[in-house]
Amino acid sequence: MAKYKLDEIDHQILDMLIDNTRIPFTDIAKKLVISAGTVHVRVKKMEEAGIIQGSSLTLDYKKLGYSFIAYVGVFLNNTSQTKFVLERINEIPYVTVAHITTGKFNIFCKVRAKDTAHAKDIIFMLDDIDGIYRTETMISLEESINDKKRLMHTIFNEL
Amino acid sequence: MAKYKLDEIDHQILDMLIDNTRIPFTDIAKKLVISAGTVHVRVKKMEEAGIIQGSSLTLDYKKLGYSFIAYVGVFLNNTSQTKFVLERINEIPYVTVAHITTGKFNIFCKVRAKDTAHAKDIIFMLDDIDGIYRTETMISLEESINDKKRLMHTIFNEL
DNA sequence: GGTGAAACTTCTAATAA
DNA sequence: TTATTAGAAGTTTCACC
Repeated sequence: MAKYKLDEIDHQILDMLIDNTRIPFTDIAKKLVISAGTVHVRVKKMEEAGIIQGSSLTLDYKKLGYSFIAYVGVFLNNTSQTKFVLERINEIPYVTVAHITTGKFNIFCKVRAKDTAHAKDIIFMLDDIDGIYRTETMISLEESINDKKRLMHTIFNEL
Repeated sequence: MAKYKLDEIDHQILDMLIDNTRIPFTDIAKKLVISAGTVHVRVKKMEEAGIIQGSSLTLDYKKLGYSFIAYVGVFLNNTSQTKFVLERINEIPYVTVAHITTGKFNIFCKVRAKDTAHAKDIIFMLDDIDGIYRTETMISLEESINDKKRLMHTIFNEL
């Protein structure tokens, strides 16, 4: 990957788009005192460079009937099975995140489910995967912080 | 909050917006064989109902210089300090997610940092918070799965 | 690189069905 | 609730800095 250096204007464009991806480029242009065409070109470049990977809605999972979150630590029989196990885990759409980790666990997952009964089913699915020796579940009682935008603003102000 | 029931069309609108929030409403309208005005009205309603909480860019953190991810489990001296400790944690922008959990830990955090040196600073900040007795860090070697869109598509197809 | 204007497309609100 | 419509607004391209 070619090194791509963002400048102050790029940062400010990202900073505005992060809060609202549908903000008109003309609004961004006005605030930064540049033309809408420039905003357009820069956004396209950042997309091509892979800095902007895409956009997504933030939805209220609770209102969609998915109010259960758990983190599941996975112990493997043998780390050589990591790739295979991750492929199996990837078949479960309720596992939204999985990391290979150091420390206590070999793999660490985030699970979203409708309720405890549904979560039980998902955890059993995980336990059933060949190569998984044991799992350990931490149930979220409350998601108190969830704010990647704050981090992005911090990153952009570091300049 | 008033109960808000999404129908098939709402689901399909969300399903398309999740993949690309800047897709023109006219494109959505064409695919669903409804008018763009209808799409507009429905999106606005879902925003007002709080189902759509906002939109955000998916950025490549590595390219922004933040390639380090860790999960940190927090042990409190006493659960009565939970609220106070979360307020302190919330002051650290590098902690992007925090949950109150059952199981091993009292609080569970996700940390994003530039590198191991930066992560050390952040973890020391956590350890320094009054009421935190001890922390346990799991370093991510690789984020193998990160796909909430897949879950959303699954939810919308459950209808 | 950036601009500004033109051509094109989309949005949005009001009205009508 | 949905469709139509028309003026307002946004996007994108391109010739020219």
